Amino acid sequence: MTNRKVVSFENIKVACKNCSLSTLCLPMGLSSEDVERLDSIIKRGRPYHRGDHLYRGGDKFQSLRVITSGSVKTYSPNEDGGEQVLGFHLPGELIGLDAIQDDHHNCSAVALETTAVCEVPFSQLESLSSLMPSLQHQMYRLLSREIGQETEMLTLLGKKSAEERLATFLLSFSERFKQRGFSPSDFFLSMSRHEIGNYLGLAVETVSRLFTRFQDEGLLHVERKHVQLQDLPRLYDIVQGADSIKSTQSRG
Amino acid sequence: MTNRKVVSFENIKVACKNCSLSTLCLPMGLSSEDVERLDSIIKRGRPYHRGDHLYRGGDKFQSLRVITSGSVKTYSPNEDGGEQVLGFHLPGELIGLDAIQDDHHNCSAVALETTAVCEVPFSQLESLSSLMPSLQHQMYRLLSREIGQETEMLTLLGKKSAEERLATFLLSFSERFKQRGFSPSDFFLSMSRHEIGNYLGLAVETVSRLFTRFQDEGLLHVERKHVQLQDLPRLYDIVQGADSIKSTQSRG
DNA sequence: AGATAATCTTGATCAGGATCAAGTCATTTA
DNA sequence: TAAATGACTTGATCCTGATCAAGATTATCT
Repeated sequence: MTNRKVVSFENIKVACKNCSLSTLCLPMGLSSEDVERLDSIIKRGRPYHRGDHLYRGGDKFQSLRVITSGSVKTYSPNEDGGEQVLGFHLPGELIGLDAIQDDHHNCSAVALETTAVCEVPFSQLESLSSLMPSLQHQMYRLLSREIGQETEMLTLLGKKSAEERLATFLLSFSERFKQRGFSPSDFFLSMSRHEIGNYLGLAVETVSRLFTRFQDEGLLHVERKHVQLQDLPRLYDIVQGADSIKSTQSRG
Repeated sequence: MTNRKVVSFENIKVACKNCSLSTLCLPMGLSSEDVERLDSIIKRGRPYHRGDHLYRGGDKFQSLRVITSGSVKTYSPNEDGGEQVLGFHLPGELIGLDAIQDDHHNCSAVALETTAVCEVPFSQLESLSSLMPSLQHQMYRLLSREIGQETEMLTLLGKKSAEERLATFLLSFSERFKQRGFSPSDFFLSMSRHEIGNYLGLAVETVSRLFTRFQDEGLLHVERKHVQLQDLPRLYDIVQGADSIKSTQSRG
């Protein structure tokens, strides 16, 4: 070890270079010196508890946030008092990108369970990205990826049946858990049925009925928030708009 | 003529500094020197005709494009041969941002009428933005704004009634035409009813019926693609989820 | 111009999923 | 441990908007 850097901050537990999430997060593709420069602007606060807000719509935008553990729901309050759930975010994911445009948050973010985040002061990140082309490039990519993800969601909400929506939702978590080294077929969902429904543009009752139906059909086992996917291929078929459950196994 | 090379005047008639769209477009907020540097990398090709593709899903991503006249539809082909319309784009709007993430286009863009665009080679733009913090900032803002716009669309598709969707659609055009110095209440829509329906997650027939109903209710006059909005305040009421048409004027 | 093909409108019927209503199960609190 | 509260499930009914079908209008082509 040539570099013996003494760090004086008291609450730093994790540095980017040691963080298992670096391949999903901002440092992706950065050289190790660059990672250190990035690391130097990142703040790590104490964890949020279930229900705590990371920020609320209208707050001044200061920092992007990367979830490091736990999970977060983002939502925007709509006119009539209700809310639209915009996304569920897992470790390694960046939130707050939508706030860059006008320097304040347009939506709110709330912890769904005990959650830790890295805060990245945006003005510093911006300055740094001017000096580091690879960081700038990574920022462009991340912003663009966010657009692409929302585009997929538009297709989901515009065209897909309830069944396709829930299957897509479940497989999205399956893939994201897998990326993070967890089981792609056995996991806990940290959000309520109500929140799932809101996110997918469905009523709670529909979500509940679909879980039951998927279970009856042997696609999965579900008990409260614990989901075990038992037939990934058929779930993928459903996502692709293949025949509905009924016809898939008609007269076996 | 000092210049012996004969240049098609399509190619040279606009420079950023003279372009009326600069307040909507990339140069927004740039100093005049910076605008010139930006201008130097921008290519202006000959116009596209109705139905011509600017790019298709799968194409290698080279350039962002700014519409300078006409209009463009972006869409992504989905599994079953159909398409999902992602947006309609007017002069001053930037398309292709979703392609940055993995260097190729995920969706297609087609001219809805005779359309001119500026092409902005992305790798050059990226280099330039490293040298020009104000350009970098503008890029972040534009990307972020795109995310915010898609977020609004998610809310539209997730929660709104057919009536609210069409009213929102019409007012979006109203506002965008107004921004561009055109009438906010008298304009031509360049896309078909089918495309409107696809974009809004509605069947063609529903769109057609809504136009008829809106007209019957005195909200607008419509004849084919020519729309005249006659009661903007009530359209805004509808967007906000206020009472539907029927109850708004019950027992007038 | 006349023929043909799209596009759009209108009407009739259908169905997916919302809403309403009730009951069950889990978790928290006292 | 019981009561209270909130989350989830299940059933019955309703309604919005899809689909099917036909006709009208407009655009395209030779």
